[in-house]
Amino acid sequence: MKVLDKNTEKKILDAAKTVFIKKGFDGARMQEIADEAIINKALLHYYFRNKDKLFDAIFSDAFVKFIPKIGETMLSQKHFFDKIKLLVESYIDMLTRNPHIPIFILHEINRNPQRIIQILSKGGANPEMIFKVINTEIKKGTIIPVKPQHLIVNIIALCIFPYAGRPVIQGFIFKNNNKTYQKFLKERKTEVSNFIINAIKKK
Amino acid sequence: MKVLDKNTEKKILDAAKTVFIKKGFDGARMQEIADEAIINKALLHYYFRNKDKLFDAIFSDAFVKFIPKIGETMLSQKHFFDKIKLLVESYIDMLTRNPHIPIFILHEINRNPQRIIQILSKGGANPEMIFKVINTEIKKGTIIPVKPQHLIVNIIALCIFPYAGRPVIQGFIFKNNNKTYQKFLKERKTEVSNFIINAIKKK
DNA sequence: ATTATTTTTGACCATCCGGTTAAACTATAT
DNA sequence: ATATAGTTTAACCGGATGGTCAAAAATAAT
Repeated sequence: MKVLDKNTEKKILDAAKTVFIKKGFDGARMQEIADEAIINKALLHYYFRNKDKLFDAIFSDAFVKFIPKIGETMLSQKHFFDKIKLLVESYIDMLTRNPHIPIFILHEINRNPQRIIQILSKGGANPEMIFKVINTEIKKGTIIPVKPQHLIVNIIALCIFPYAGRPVIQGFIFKNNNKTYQKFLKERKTEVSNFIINAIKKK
Repeated sequence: MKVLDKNTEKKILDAAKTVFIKKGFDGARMQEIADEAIINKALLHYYFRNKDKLFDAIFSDAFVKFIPKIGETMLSQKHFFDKIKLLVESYIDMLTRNPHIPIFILHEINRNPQRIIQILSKGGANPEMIFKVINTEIKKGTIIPVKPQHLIVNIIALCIFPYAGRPVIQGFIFKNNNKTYQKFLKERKTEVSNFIINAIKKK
């Protein structure tokens, strides 16, 4: 009975997300996505003409999540250190909900760097405003002189890496203990912002 | 004339490294590796029985580079901050020479996390010694109290991320300007160690 | 020079995989 | 009730791909 069924398109997108994110574009099989969605393979091609089209739908959705909403947070009226805390916390929260997105995005972007140029051409980033905010704080004397570019990259690096590099870190540093690693990830919400604030705070 | 030829095995490994690191296991084609090595495809299977075997040779080599020799540096007799400077500098140097290794390793580890368990079982890591060194510095009062696990992950994250996330960072923050990005990467050798030392230094 | 061994090659094979097609099934409109 | 449009399926296709094989070419051993 159709009414009870989840919208087929949604079923396909969910299945495709699972498979693409786990296996990457090259490793994913249309048949596997069909199986995961419990539908006929031809139906995939009925809804999404081909593998590329289906992939694009998944990718662009994941990519939005991957780029933190750094602008909104930075332009608010809070104290600079609170902005950092907020940014780190909300970004790590998002990564906790979508832990496999980082490697997926990083790998696929690398496989096809052209894609990023397309994304940018559709009006993507405006880092200048953020640079400005950071430079203002330097002039105000809240923080020591740092190149804004490095600060931004550092913040994102510290948030993302434990998710992108999870198997390695968990293996080498945590003797593959899953629970300990979960605890570690939770700790980072405060640990990372403290680390950053310490690194740039003027005394 | 054979004497003039580079050892065939070496030719294959070089070609395989290029192709695997660029395309990943699933994206790489045995024919493409053969072409890159300018040999017949059957010869690949003569030297390395199958794709997996060939891949393993490449992977394990790349993996060694991916894990920084953090132990050696940390156990030397230098000042702790000099150890950090040295570690960061040598690791970033390595990454500059092998900029594509991070995404390759991160993606492939994720595709097959089982592999990391095998690696560990062959006697891989001993982080306890490093934890000890860091804890000693905390007791000595060189640095503020930090959990060693977080510090180690932070150091590696700050080094690796600009390479793993290059296309995104270069695109969004540097308007795809290659030269500016190169400059940025060079700056990080000092920028990252300063950032870390500031974050943990006791005043 | 002849034989044995190793290296290299072209041709080939079975399977996998993205994609198509025509027909069946379902729901809606008239 | 019947035509129309939308949805789903089984069967199929052609090209790509990992891998094999037997024979040729090169090298080493006698």
